[in-house]
This record gives sequence, C-alpha cells and structure tokens, in this order.
Amino acid sequence: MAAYLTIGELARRTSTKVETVRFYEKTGLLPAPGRTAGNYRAYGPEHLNRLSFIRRSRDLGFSLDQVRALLDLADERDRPCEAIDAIAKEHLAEVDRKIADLRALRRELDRMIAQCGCGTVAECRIIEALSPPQAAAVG
Amino acid sequence: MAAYLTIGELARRTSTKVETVRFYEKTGLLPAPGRTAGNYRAYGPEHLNRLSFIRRSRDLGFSLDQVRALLDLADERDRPCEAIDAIAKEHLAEVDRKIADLRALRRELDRMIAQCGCGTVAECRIIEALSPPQAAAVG
DNA sequence: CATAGACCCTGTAGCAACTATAGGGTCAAG
DNA sequence: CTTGACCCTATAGTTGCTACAGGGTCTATG
Repeated sequence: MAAYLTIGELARRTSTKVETVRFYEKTGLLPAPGRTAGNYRAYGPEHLNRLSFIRRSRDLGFSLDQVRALLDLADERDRPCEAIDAIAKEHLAEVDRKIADLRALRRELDRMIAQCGCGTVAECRIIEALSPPQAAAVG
Repeated sequence: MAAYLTIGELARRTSTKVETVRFYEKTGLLPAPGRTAGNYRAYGPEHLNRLSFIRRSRDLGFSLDQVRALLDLADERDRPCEAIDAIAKEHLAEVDRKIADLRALRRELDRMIAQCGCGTVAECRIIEALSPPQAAAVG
C-alpha cells in the first residue's frame, strides 16, 4: 500500500487536472506537500480531503475566494457557523440573480429567433433585432 | 452640427467605456476610424451603428467570436440567413444549458442551507456537505 | 498669454480560474 | 539501455474587458 499519492493520482481521485492542483498550491488553497527524493510532490490523506472539499465547493459555484473563506472557517471548529451560513446564502442569492438574468435573456433570444423568416440576410429579423433602432445620426 | 464623434461621445452613446471601444478596435471588431489633426479618433455614423450592434449582441450574451461571425454575415446581404439563425439557436441552446445547470445547483445549495442548525462549526451541516463522504484513505 | 481641467493618446499589466506550452528530469518495464 | 509515462519549473495564453502610467490636446477662464 502506497504511503503517499503522486500529483497524478491525487488529480485522478478528485477529477482535477494536474496543472490545476499545482495552481491551487501556488495560490495558497492547497498546502505544499512534502517531496520525494526525486522532487516529486507526495500527498497524504489531508491533501486529498482538502482538495475534495475545494472541488465540491467549486462544483457548487463558490468562487476561490469563497472557498478560501469556507476553509478558514471550517478549521475553527468551536465558533458559531453563522459566517458559513452567510457565505452560502449570499451565493444562493447570486445564483438566483443569474437564473433570472438568463431567463430574461432566453425570452429575448426566443422572440428574436421566432421572427426569422429564413430568407436572405437583407431581410433577416435577427440582424434587424440586433441593429440600432434607426440609422444613427452623428450630429 | 458635429461632423464626427470623439471616442468619449461614441462611448457615451453606446453605454460603453472608452477603453472598451479601443479594445474592440485592437481586436478587429470595430474598424479603426480616421484621425483629427491632434491624433484623436474621429467616428462617423457607421461606427456608431456597428458599435451599437456589438453592444446589443453582447447584452444578449453572444461571445465576441459570435459577434464577429454575425457582423461578417450581416454584410453579405444576398446570402440566405440560415447561418445567422444557426448562431442564434446555438446560443439559445447554450443559455438553456446554463439555466438548467444553475437550477440544479440552486436545489443543492438550498438543501444544504436548509440543514444548517446554526450551532458551532464542528456540527455545521454545510461544511459536512462540502466535505468528502468519509475520511479519505490514501493507500 | 498662461494655466487648469477635461479629454485624448499609447502601451502595458491586471482580474478570474484555469489551461497549455516549452524544456527539461525521474522512474519502471522490457 | 531505451522507451514512454509520468513529474518538475516557469511562462504565456484564454475571455472580455479594466486600470494604470506617462504623456499630449483642447477649451475656458483669469
């Protein structure tokens, strides 16, 4: 049984790219592991746990800054978890805003496409919809 | 009446930042205009039209590459507008995918937040939900 | 005529969050 | 002993801007 993971194994087990793991290390999200005689990174279970946490948070759309904050908070086990709740709720609100924006956009796109008579470009309603209301005057 | 617009006026009329206008020029989206004696950019109505088109497309979420393609197509007025339709539909499909992704995410976040008993960090369900299923073993 | 302030110029660096490349070193198998 | 898979560092690229730094120009006012 292997005592340590190579970066490649760690990456595979967390569905991460090797370069991304190194990037997380460089930006301080993942602590630098020990090295083998050949200068390879040697990861232990704590790295695997931490990287898993990071990936799961990223999958849920948290920014790296938010992940950093969550990780910091997660270590202070005796503090109340209100701050954690706040980060999650702020993120939820952001997701709701994005959904609303995309739905509005979707309606506009849909309307635009529905009008396309599929003739020539000259009479294309999509181009028309994207063009300024009337020929713009400069003066 | 002014014969030409300065970059600042053009930017104001299209709700664009001056730097963004220059960026569009540098990346070939907006043709380089003539210059005044003092080396200021002097824009005509064709620039105003084109920039308006770009901004409207961007507002609708098209990528700069898509905008480039739309602009190229818009100039070939005798060609059938199928290609335009295709770009718009591809974009719509992309928007639909994003909405679906965000809704799935929203459900997960919601579920996670609902479980938070708001005690200490040690018993926080949010941290738990973000952590790997069981303490990860390396071997 | 001088000067303040608003505007313009070029060029470069920065943001998020990676991803890709160049140019090497290490290690296990055959 | 060589092939090939993996690892290393460092740097540049991606998208779509945004923000300087360090100047020049133009207009209005004293």
